[in-house]
Amino acid sequence: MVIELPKTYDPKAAQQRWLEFWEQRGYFHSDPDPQRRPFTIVIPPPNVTGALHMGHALNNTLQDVLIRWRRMQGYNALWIPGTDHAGIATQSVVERLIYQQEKKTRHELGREELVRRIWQWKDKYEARILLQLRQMGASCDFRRTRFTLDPVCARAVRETFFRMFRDGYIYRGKRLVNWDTQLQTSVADDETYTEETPGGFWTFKYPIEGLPDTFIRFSTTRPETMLGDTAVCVHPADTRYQHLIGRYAIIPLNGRRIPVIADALLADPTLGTGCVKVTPAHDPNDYACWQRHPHIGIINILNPDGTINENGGEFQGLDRYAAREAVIRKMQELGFYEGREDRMVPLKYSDRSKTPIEPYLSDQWFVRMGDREDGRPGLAQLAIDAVTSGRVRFFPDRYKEGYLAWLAEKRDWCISRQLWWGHRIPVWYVRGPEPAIRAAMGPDLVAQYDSERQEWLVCARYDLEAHSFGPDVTIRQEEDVLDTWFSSALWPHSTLGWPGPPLPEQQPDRIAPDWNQLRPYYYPTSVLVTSRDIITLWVARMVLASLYNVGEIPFLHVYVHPKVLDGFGETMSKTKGNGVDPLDVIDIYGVDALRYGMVHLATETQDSRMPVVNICPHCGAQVPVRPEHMYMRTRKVTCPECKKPFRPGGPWPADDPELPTARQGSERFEIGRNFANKLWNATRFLLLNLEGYTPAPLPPLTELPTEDRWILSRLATTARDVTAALELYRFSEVSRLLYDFIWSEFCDWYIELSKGRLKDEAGRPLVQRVLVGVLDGILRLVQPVMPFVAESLWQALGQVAPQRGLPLPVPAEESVVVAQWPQYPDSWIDPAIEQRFALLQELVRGVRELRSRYQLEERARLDVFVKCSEATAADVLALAAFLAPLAGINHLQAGPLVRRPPLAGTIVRPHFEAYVPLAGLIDLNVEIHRLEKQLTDKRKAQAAAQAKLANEKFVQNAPAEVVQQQRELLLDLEKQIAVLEDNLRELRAARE
RNA sequence: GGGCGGUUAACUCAGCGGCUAGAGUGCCAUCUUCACACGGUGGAAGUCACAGGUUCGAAUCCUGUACCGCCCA
Repeated sequence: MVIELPKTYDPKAAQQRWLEFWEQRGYFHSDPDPQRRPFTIVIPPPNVTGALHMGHALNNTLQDVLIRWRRMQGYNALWIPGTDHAGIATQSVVERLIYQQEKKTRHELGREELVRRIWQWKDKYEARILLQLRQMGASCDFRRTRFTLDPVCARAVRETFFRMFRDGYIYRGKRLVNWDTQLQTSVADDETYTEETPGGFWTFKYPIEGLPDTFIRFSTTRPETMLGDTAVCVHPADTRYQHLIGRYAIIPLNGRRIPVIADALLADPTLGTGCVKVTPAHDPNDYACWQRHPHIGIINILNPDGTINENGGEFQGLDRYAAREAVIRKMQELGFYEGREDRMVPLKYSDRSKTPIEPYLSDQWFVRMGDREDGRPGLAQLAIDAVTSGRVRFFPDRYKEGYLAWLAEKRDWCISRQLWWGHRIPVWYVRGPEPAIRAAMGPDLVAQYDSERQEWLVCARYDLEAHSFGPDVTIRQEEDVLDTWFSSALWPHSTLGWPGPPLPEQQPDRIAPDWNQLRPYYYPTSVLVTSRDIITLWVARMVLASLYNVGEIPFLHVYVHPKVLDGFGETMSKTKGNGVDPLDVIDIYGVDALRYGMVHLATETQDSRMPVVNICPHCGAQVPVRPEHMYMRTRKVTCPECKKPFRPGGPWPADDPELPTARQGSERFEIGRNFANKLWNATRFLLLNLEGYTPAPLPPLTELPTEDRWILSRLATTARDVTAALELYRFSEVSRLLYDFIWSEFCDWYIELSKGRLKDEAGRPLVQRVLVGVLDGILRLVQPVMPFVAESLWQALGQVAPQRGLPLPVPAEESVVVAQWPQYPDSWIDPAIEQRFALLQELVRGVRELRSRYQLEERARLDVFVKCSEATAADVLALAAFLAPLAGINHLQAGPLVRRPPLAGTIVRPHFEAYVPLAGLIDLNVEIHRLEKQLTDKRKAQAAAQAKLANEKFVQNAPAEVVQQQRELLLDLEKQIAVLEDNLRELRAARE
């Protein structure tokens, strides 16, 4: 049977066809099976904020490569997908949308309604993300999909909080937080950014109590904070202020007396006046100073909305910026104003609302990270030990340094967020008679008395109701929700149903995870694949949460992959308009190309650049993105090809009917597209030549022709190296190994050589078997990276050659997804054969070069004389019939006695010299020039080798084989030089 | 300020103590011959950022400098 494939691979058709095929057969589903070893990955859950971007494409492709590879190796591979509720990010996106559409704030909407709206948003984007994962070919077990806010995860969060509260790991305390006055929430450091902003630098003075006409001068960028000053601070060694330390200054605005203190960490005598005001409640450095000098006190002057509170006296109710002006005016009126200069101030902004952050003192909940004295483990130390002991390993190894350094600080983790979207903190503030509360306490309810506020803090495994404690008791639940990372920290075990038992699933196709059943089999998971910016925020917390909850590490390996940057080394973002959309890439280049591109750029370094092009919507030309196109700065670009205008890609708010918007791509995906097509066409060639294919065992190696032994050696080497690279997470190397073997060896040489053999009746069956067998191995090796093209070709090949394989043919598996990962006998790897074959390649390339150099007609057949050893001659002559078409050879002679014909083109290589008579065709000057250049190169190499060998220390110290290698090189070079000189003499003589 | 990474061909990157330093793209030339123009063949193209050091031998290891990027203060 002969089947003919189309001339070009169509990834879209493949995607449609095989996704369904795979899912129908349930290849991606995993249940515990004691017969097989597990291989487990939990996905870093993408935020439901928006669509997947290039970073996700990279992250998920790499996970899928590992999963598909291990599945083929016979592991029971489980990849758990899911999404993250991403507290503040999602809430602010939805809030902004509601405000745009309905001009309503969340306060107008109310908590319940806002949360309901966000759930709607989540449903939409979660579905979209899962669809995108499917389209990328991610072989997740979608029946085990989780969401960080679903009932299973919520129960895990509740249980963890309860236990930590009960065990004294969670406490409530005050802290200076980054306050977003618009969203009225604290935001984490990584949710802020700093920007140089035009501002002022004002200088004022405070009078000193008891010393008339003595003042202390200081400068500030935030004059309104004078209302909250509780001290003035100088350096202890600053001679200017020695006499003032211990005295009091008076704040003229409100008459408060504040001490002058000495603090070497806060005051810098070389800067400005050397004196600074101290506002502990509104500046992190001042806050730290207050902790060192608690007697100075701390005064909060802000309301949550950024207006001045009752501590601001007459300024109460003013917005912080209005208050700034008012304070300056009053100081001016009172005569304590000294001047102002314009200055660029580094100002912290909230990434969510884009408004300036205020440092703000508020009640927050914390997880205690430090060591304890009651015998219970310190959480940070648990996570440190897991890595230093080698139980959790990082790839590349260097990333553990940052992890350990961060944990070593053992800083308590602030887990409360003033949001409505998230896991509400399960603590109730309870007031009432103590016996009623004590009576309710038990294994599911613990209470602590807060004597300062005279109320009970009650944490329970179940929701409390107003009547839970009987009459006379009032209860109120904490308003705050938990940091998103708190639920993410549990992800590896919450997705598996911890702490059990199974909860009913709402969606019919979903499976309720049963912790008791899954834990012994899948936990700890095999590897976590992530990027370096969340090693501390997420990875470290998963480790400690798992050790605390489960008593075991969550994963054995952490593989950290690079980040994808644009062509200018900047991070991609929709706002900038320098991002490439994975769906566009799939559409333009195909899904295999996207995946290949991702694997290809996953090197060992930290970043990888991807130059972005706009694809002209009219003619498809690629127009590079330039910095001036970014941030919507350029509305219109004229295509250099078709001269029609278009709008460059980016964050355009709406379509423009006049001006179509370009999609964006990158040339870095062309390599994968071309590669998939090459593989497609190689298979296409095979299928056209399999008439009469019969499966049979391979004859013994020694009976095989050189080229067969060569390709088997290369195949075995490639399979071995690809496996080794995957084991070490060297993805880029995997892509390179596959590319080189398939394109440069199988296609360029083996297939070309096979063409002659296929026409030869006697040789045909064997070469068919080898071709099919090698292709079979190639498709297996390629499947993890490019599953769609691999499956397309696997199925096509299956129609013609259902029995195949090396060295013994066996029935092919029904899908390459579940085919066995290839492994070949080590005895196939044969450096001697590879060397012999390299020599033949050299010969062909040499003849081709001459042909090209003299611009000989393609069809012209050349006679070739090869002077070489007997053994080499045997190889050359054995393959002569098949080599001939590759180099366009007519007549070929080889052997030690071959003599150089006159006026020949010369090919000088190690182990042989070859001549092509070119009488009449040869341009003497060209050939002389060519040989002279070669001669120069050879002499240079000769001199280097001579110098090395003349160096006694080299001969003494270098390994024997290196010395020997140099000796052989030198001998060979001398021989080559002699030949070249000889030829040159002849050519020069002929010229004259 | 501390830490991590980068600097190799025009571009994107390999090479991690011993080849006459490689690949893909791009460029030049050539070929629409029966797998593939998303292709074949050949070619040009490099002071391996800079300065020291270790070593018989350095793109590779060490120290320092410069520039770029990220993380933490």
